[in-house]
Amino acid sequence: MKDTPQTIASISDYFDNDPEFIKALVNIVIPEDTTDNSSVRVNIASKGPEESEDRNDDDIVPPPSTQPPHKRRRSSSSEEGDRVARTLNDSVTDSIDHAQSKTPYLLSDTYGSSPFGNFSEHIRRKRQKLQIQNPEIDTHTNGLSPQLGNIFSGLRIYINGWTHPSAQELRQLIVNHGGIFHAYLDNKSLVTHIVTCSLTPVEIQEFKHMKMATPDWLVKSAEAGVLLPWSNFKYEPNSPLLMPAKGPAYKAEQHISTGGDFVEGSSRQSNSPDPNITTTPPSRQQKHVPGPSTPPPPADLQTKPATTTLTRILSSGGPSTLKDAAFIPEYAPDESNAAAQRAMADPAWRAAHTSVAPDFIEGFYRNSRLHHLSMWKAELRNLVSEAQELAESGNHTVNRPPLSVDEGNSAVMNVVLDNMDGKTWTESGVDEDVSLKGAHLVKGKGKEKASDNGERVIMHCDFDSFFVSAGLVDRPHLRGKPVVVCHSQGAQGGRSSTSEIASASYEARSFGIKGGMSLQQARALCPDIITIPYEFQRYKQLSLQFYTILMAHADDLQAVSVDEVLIDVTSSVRRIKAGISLVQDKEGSSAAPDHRDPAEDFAEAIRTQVRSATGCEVSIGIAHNIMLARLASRKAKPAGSYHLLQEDVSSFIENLDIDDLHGFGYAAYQKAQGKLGTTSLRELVQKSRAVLCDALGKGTGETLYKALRGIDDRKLESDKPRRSVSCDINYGIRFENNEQAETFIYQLSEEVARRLQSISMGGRSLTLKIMKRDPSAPVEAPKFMGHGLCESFTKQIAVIAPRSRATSNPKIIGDHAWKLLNSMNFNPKELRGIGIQMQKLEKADLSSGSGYQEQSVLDFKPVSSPRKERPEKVEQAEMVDESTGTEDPTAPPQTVPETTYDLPSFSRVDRSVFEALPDDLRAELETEYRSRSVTPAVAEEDVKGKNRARSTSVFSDTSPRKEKMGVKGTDRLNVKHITKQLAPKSRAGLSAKKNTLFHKRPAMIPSDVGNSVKLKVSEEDLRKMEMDPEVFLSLPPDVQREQLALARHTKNPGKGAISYATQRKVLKPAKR
DNA sequence: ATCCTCCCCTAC
DNA sequence: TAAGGTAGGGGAGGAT
Ligand SMILES: Nc1ccn([C@H]2C[C@H](O)[C@@H](COP(=O)(O)OP(=O)(O)OP(=O)(O)O)O2)c(=O)n1
Ligand SMILES: [Mg+2]
Repeated sequence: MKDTPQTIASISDYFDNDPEFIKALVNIVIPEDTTDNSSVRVNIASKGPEESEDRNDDDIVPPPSTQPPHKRRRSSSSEEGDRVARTLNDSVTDSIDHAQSKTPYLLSDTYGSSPFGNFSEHIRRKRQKLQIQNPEIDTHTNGLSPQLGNIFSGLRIYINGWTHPSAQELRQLIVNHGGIFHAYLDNKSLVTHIVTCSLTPVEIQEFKHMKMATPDWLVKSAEAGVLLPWSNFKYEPNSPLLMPAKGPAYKAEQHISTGGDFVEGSSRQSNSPDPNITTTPPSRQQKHVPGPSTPPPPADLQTKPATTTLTRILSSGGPSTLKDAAFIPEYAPDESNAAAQRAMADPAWRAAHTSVAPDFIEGFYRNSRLHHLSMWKAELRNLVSEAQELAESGNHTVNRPPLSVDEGNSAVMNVVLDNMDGKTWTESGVDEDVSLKGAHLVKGKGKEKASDNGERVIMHCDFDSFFVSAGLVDRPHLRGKPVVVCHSQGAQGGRSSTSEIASASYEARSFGIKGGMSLQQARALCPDIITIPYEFQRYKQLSLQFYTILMAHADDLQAVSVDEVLIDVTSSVRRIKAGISLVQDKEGSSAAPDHRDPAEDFAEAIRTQVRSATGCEVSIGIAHNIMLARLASRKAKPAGSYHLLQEDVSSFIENLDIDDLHGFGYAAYQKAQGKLGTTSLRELVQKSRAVLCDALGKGTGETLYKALRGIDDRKLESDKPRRSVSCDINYGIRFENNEQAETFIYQLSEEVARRLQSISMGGRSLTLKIMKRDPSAPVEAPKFMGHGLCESFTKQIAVIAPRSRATSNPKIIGDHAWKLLNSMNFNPKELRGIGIQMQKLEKADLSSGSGYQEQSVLDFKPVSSPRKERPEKVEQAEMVDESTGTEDPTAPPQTVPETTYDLPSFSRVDRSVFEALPDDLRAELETEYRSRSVTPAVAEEDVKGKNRARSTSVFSDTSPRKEKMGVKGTDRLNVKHITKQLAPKSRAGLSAKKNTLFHKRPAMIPSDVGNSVKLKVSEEDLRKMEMDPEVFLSLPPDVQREQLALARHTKNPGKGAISYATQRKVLKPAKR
């Protein structure tokens, strides 16, 4: 481990190598203090809406130019194609058939420019609707008058943007009447007409020499049974250009959906269903602001530059600007990757590098950035949730008391946490006082606290070009240069590399390079671009340090991603403010001129702290709600902080487009353009709530309506229960026969099972997601080993497990998944993506005894399965179970009696801390441990089963854990309980107090991040905490001063130091 | 009305 | 040569 890139996925590796790493201590600190502070917020799971994530890049506003250019969104470029999706669903029932539904939509994938997101157009219609409608169409049109059929013969039509009859519907119409539907406008010369409801000025320019008509032309012609002159339905740009550019830069892709038929029952598919397809226009780009342009060819300049979309590019000839260059597709969507064709021609290569390879899944996940991102997010959520509960429990419970105050000591107990990845860190909960109040309330979702009185202060903290920044920590000589992170290094791939860029430095962005772009595109923009490899381990490590710092300062915290966090610092800011005024009063220095913004000062202090701990820049957006904080962080980037004040909200929002709002992407942009005629927030504000809801849907319309006015009532969400677990691989899937597909399905099922087991859950419903090469797409996609343009299908089935219980049994999952795939009758050579999702999760049950696993079995006839033997199939009804792998009792199911709580294994508990606990509490725990050991668990540590949890956690976490531990559930540690029980006391015991400031949030301190270190972790962790002073010393003098000043302001030590609990630590390690 | 199912969409 | 994963909000329409 150690550094090498480790896979999150391979836990097994981890264990094999360093089991020890896994552990970490958690320190729960409880400060005492009293005070007021407020509340604590508890959140419970709520369900509220929300969540969210954030968007990425770009910043919106432009700061001045001094900096590097801003980013802009990616433009699209183009490159490839997409997929059509069709879903089939099975309903519950058991076996066999089900209905499937399909949906057709097609998406294009582009991988190139696409940014991170997806692209696709959206036209969504519900599948049912489609089913109904399409059939009607077919029937009427085709059916009734089959002959009609060819009225569109000879026409090659491209559907641009959002249209009223959806693109899928139009596609169906076109196809049914003999026309050719073009998903892409990659070759303008091939398209005879463009059908659209709205065009941006740029598009109007681009298409001005083409025949542009409205959807009515097709609809009316179909109804009439004859091709009406398109000129009677000529598209007239009605509203003037409201919109500037078109869109954001989503990739160029579009989706199309087809609708149509769906198959029912088992699918029919084999014949090709008809797809309908719709496409979306590619292009969008973002606008962005102006930013100053930057040096090189600035990528963008104007606010809304023209959009170049793929279409534009293509249509126009060459790119005239660099920017345009960025949009240039590397290859047409329908082009095939020559290198891939060559590689695939070699049987040996295929056997070693595609989905057929035995270790393909592991290798893929080990190197997939998106997989890591997803896993990290899940782990961070768990971590935050645990820390929060811990803190809260501490608070609540007790109520008060006393104690102390004064100094803060802390430390109390340490619980070991383990981490999956081997890193460890500690968490220290701090708490504070009074919190309680919050406590009682508890209930709810928590955190309502601050809201009561007054406005909240929300900060959105995000690392600047995270992967690049992390990589530059050890490559200082590359700072200031155009650098990107991608798999292809050096001269690999030459100028034709399709390797995707995960993150680009701001210098690289000045060339128009953006995340999601292929390396070859980037090289076209900047031949001297420097590439650096992924360092997943480091990202995780830096993230933990980042989270640890933020946890120490926040009243509440929501994990957004590995490099992004939302924190509520209302009480901290309030304290700072109060502290400052207090000091001033005393000193009479009221004169203090500076009306500094406490929130911004606080943000800068946090930035400084993160910088010193990680060596990377974090930007912070501050506002009174989540949405605005996100917008503010965009303006803050790079390396800055920005407080968006209420009075500036209106003018700030006015200059943005709809897709600048978090949660509003390509589809929303297209709908706004098509239905509302504009994407400008300045114009959308004028729209009534009803109009917005009509165009975007009730909830979304409402959200937008409020967002336009700067309103966002969402609370930070720090713990929501998981509702599904899935594994998807849509890369490198290339089978030659059913046996290979079956083998893969079972391997993927094992992965899903591991993930379920790692969280002690089982699922009662399974959905198989399949991507199949679109008939019009080349066998080898434009992107090397990519899925290319595909049709996608989903089919769901109720899982039949032994006791009709939720299952995490790999065999049962595999049997069901294989059964579903089999029912689709696809040619295995056409498969390009496979995904298995488990829903209706339930805590795994232990069912009785031990071991057992449920075995499953369905009867369908599987093809022979290569893999292990599969159980025979029994009937469906209930299956019997038996142990699965005989050989490896692998994962025993986790089982944890539900009645018990989860506690860390006793061996992981820091003894000294334990001893320090109040007698009563200690006795209680001892009793609990004693009873548990007797019963179920085996000794905690003994077992070793190594289960594997492949992709499980990276961060520590609780869950899975343990592999080492015996499998038993015992070891899972659930910090919560511990906390709850221990915390209260601990506080009393130890405590310190510090201030309280923030209560809750325990801070997690990564202890040696590095890695290795194993056991000692605990000691080291402790040591580390004490070493904080060193950190302080390492800070630049001015920073030291700043921190001291803040600490001083806040108050004196005795009481609380106020806010910077963490800082305090930093500053005064010994605090005392 | 309310909940459930089956998607799409978004984000990192 | 590259590693295009995933979970959850929300909408539409059917079931209850
Ligand atoms: N589609 C995506 C989106 C993100 N990431 C990774 C790389 C990024 O470095 C990291 C964080 O995503 P951000 O959107 O925050 O992007 P950056 O941190 O790189 O840039 P910024 O400065 O705009 O935050 O996640 C990725 O690999 N693929
Ligand atoms: Mg970032």
